[in-house]
Amino acid sequence: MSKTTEKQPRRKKAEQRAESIEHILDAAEYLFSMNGFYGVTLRDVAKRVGIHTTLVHYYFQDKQNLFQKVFARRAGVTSDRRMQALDKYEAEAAENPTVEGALHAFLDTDLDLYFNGGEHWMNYASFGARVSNTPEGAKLMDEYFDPVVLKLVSILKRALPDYSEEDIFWGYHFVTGSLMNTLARTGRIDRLSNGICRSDDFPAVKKRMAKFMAAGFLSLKD
Amino acid sequence: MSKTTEKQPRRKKAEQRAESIEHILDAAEYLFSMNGFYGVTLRDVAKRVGIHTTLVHYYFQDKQNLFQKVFARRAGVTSDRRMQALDKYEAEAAENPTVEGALHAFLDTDLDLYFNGGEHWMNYASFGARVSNTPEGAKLMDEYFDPVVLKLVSILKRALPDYSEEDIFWGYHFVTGSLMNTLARTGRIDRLSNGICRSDDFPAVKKRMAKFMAAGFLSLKD
DNA sequence: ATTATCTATAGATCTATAGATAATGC
DNA sequence: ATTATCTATAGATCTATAGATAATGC
Repeated sequence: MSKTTEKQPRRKKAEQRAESIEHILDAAEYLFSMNGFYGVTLRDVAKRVGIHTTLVHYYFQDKQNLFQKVFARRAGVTSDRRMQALDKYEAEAAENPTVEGALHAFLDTDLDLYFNGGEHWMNYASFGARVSNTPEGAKLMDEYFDPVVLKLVSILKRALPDYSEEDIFWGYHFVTGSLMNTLARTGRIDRLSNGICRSDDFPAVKKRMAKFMAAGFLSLKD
Repeated sequence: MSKTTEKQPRRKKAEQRAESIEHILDAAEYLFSMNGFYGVTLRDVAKRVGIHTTLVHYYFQDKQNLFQKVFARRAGVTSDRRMQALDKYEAEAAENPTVEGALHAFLDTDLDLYFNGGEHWMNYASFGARVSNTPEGAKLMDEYFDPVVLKLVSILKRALPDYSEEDIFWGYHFVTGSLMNTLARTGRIDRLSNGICRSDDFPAVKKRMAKFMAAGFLSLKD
């Protein structure tokens, strides 16, 4: 019943739809990462895609929803990946989890995802870092990332059985600050170091971060 | 020649001017810290002060200039204070500066300034953290804070003579990320820790941060 | 006489919607 | 017949300026 020889079957509607949606999300992701929610207009987004502004409304209703969808598109992926890495580490470490091991699972997994994921994932990293730095955005972080963070915290507690919860949470606060500063890629460290370090050199960060932070945790012992 | 008995001399013009300017800066500082440059209108600022929008233009010409003035008002103070603290530490430490000593001078001085400086200084802390997280804002950081940061780096180099510059700059990158995450006070750590930690508890951060980061630096030795 | 403050308004966006047209789907 | 895309436009801002009024300064 199906023609096996369809001549240049153009784009099917479903494909077309999916493609437009992805393009809009990509453009919005990039622009929001640079200028924040209020610094981007729907015209900017449409212009970057090369479509009319009204199409953005057609697919995303309003600006707030578009922003939320940009956040949500990749949030699940990074959350799931890190959760799996933590589960795997926990299984391997059995009775003897270490702070550094847990941090490698948590941090390296994420840095790899962005660095190996290409330009879009790098844009998302900046977008997420920018979001996390705002009062409203921090609530989005709660919603999507609490489980994986609390998982990390639970392993850290086992690795540091005599530590107070307060010490562990403040340690996490330091870790996430450094991570967000990395993901933001503002270019400041490049200029400050006169080119010795580059904001987009996630492998250089990966090489140092878990070790650095693990030592920090261990130093908090009274 | 001067009347010594002026009855209720009202506000002199100079005072009035200075007061209006301060009020506008305070309002803008708070609003920008919450919503960023594009998320604040000059009407919002004027409304918060209780004056007409045009007065904001009268004193600050345009929005960009207002933003820049908000940044500049307190940037010099924090930069100078930290520079003095580093100079003092360097003199005391003489031939034997330590990473932890330098970080205490750099970090504790700043945290004290914000925490003891009252609401406005706390607002500035959030404002600055938010600025630092954006590509444009990071350039403002260069302009105002490069000298004090490079001073810190120079002491760290002396404390870690066999370290590469790359290691030291990445270490600084981690430190400043954690500091900015603290200054931002997004409330995330409060919710995550279920109230055990509070975003505005700078003393709790001060108690841990220099020690934590110093241990991190020391761990980077090959 | 000078400076601070307000009124009125121009001109440029911005978000969002209603409704028309063009392309695919059955 | 349904879905994707564009045209036209309403209504609400926003920044910025010109010019009037009110208050201090000499």
